[in-house]
Amino acid sequence: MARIKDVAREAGVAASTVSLVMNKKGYVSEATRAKVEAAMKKLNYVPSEVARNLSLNRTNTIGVIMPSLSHPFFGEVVEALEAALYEQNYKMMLCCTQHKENSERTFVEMLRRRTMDGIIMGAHSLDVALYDDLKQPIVAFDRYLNDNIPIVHCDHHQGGQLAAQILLSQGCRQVVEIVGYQGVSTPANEYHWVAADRLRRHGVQVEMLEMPWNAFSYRDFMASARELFQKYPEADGILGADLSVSACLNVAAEMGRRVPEDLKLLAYDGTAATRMGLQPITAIRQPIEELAQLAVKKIINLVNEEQDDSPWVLPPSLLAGKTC
Amino acid sequence: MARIKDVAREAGVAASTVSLVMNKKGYVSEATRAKVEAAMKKLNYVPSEVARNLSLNRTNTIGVIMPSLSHPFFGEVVEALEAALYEQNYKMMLCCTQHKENSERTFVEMLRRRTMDGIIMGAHSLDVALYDDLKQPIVAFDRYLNDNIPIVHCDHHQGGQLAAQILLSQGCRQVVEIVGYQGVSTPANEYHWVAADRLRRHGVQVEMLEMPWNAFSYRDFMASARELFQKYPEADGILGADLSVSACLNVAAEMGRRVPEDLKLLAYDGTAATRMGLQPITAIRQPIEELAQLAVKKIINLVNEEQDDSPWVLPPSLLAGKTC
DNA sequence: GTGAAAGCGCTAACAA
DNA sequence: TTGTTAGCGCTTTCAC
Repeated sequence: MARIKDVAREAGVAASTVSLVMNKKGYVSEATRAKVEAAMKKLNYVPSEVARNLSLNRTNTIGVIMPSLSHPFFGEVVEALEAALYEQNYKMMLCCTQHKENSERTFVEMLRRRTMDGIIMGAHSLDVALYDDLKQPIVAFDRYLNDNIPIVHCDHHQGGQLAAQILLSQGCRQVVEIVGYQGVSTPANEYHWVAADRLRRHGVQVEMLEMPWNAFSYRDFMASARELFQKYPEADGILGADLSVSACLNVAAEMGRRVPEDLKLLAYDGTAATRMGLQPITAIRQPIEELAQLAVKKIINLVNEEQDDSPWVLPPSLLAGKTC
Repeated sequence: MARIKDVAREAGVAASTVSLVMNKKGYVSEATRAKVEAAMKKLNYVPSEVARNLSLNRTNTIGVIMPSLSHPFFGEVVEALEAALYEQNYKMMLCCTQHKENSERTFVEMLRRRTMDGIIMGAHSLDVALYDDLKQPIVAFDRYLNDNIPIVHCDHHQGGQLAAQILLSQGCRQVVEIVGYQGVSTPANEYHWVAADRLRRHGVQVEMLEMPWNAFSYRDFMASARELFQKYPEADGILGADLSVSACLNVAAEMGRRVPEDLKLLAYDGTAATRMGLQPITAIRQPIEELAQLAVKKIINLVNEEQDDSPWVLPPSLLAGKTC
């Protein structure tokens, strides 16, 4: 495999000149440029990225930590992150923590080893202390890690307001909110509190149904949905994450409940999962692509130590459907 | 940031000794080991992976190319690949080609630049010539690239036999198979030909319904399902990829067709998408996790130039459901 | 415009 | 056991 030296020798110039040509830097005469390019072609030269990285102290790689990929929300997020990174000439290194003991720690360790220029952290950390004395750039994706790590996120307060407003305008009187396991707190939970508060102010009865710990399979969502209908048969409105609500839609059909006539279903997130059925689910949509682009922009600015006073928050929107 | 030299000076030894300690290689006396470890701790030393990579000419990184992540099949595959790589102390660099012009070329270029030790290629290549004179290790994931690139895949021949057998045993007389766009060929298509052949031998009428080019949204699947019921109202059996069949199940409900009484639905792949409804879809399941583990084992063996005569093919299995 | 030389931070052969 | 030395392959400063 040809190295820069070989190219230099072949072209009859110094290695540094080859470097200049490759990187289109400084001034190089047309004649030498041509010679160098010919030599590169002849030797089928491909520069070593690793050597370059060592020299520049930069890898152009960003690490992404997410719980899983099989959950549609994270799948869509990671896909969007990869696209945004590619756009900026960055590579993505991926770590999924959900089923892997210690993987988060290992991954952060790689960051310290300068394998990556920075990370975008979107998993619920099992060990927040990991991030405490970390010098490298981090951007959190809808997660609170500590006071020094900035968060890119959707405006969940507004999301909650919007949700309440919709359910109110649909005339709901008893709403059940399906919330994740409350042992871990995530910023996204806020929409639940905001919506509940606003609904209650308007005289709506609000109940919270908590999912068990580590329940992420559709089977679990179905179980919770059944529990919901059993515990709150009078409910006329349901608010929860996409898959929770999708399960409710299925169970409602099973029980002969008419949606949206007698029961309003409102999903939060608005991934493709809300589109996968005869009856698209009305949803508060997190702007996944835009959030991903923002996170990428932020992490790259952090890596480059560039000033960036633009906001870290993006508004949700309403995704039309037939369940509200 | 402390370097190996600093640690060496602090511990009063040579850099090479520090290296030996870090990598647990060769013989180092307990006393010096302790001194070195103390120095590392004191200086908060973290070795540079990049320098190590340059020295070893190895990155312990494998690139993965897939069309997308939002499609459940690929999401599950990539998640499993990442887990298997992690298990072997490898990192995963990801590239999604679906919506990105030229990204495949760029990614392969990174392989040539030795950013990664090898790649697992699971996207349908837009430019097979890219792989022709590539020296680096590649394993294809259910894709044919060229005669030199080995393929990890599910036994689709057996999958087709199994599918036919099930539909026959259910007494189907007119089966429609929903096939992907035929302008690009993928190994997975084989199950369609095999199943069709076997069904026809048994006197079953078989029709092929082709999806349009680049149709991957659920909306597209619904459209094809509607087309199917309109074109072949007499069909009593349907075979196709998970999402195609899921759409058929929805449309069947809409049209009042009884499944499985009057219409048998059989999905191929068996991702979580077949579980997301009241009526789980009977499926021929590709062993995604095992395939991922196999692909990882194969690529690592290739990287290490280790002999490996184990098979590249894994059998499908039957995933029980309520549509057949 | 171009080349010589030092440096990025680590590993490994060989000598001591 | 441990240290010396020479790489790994590129970038960059600074003479010329």
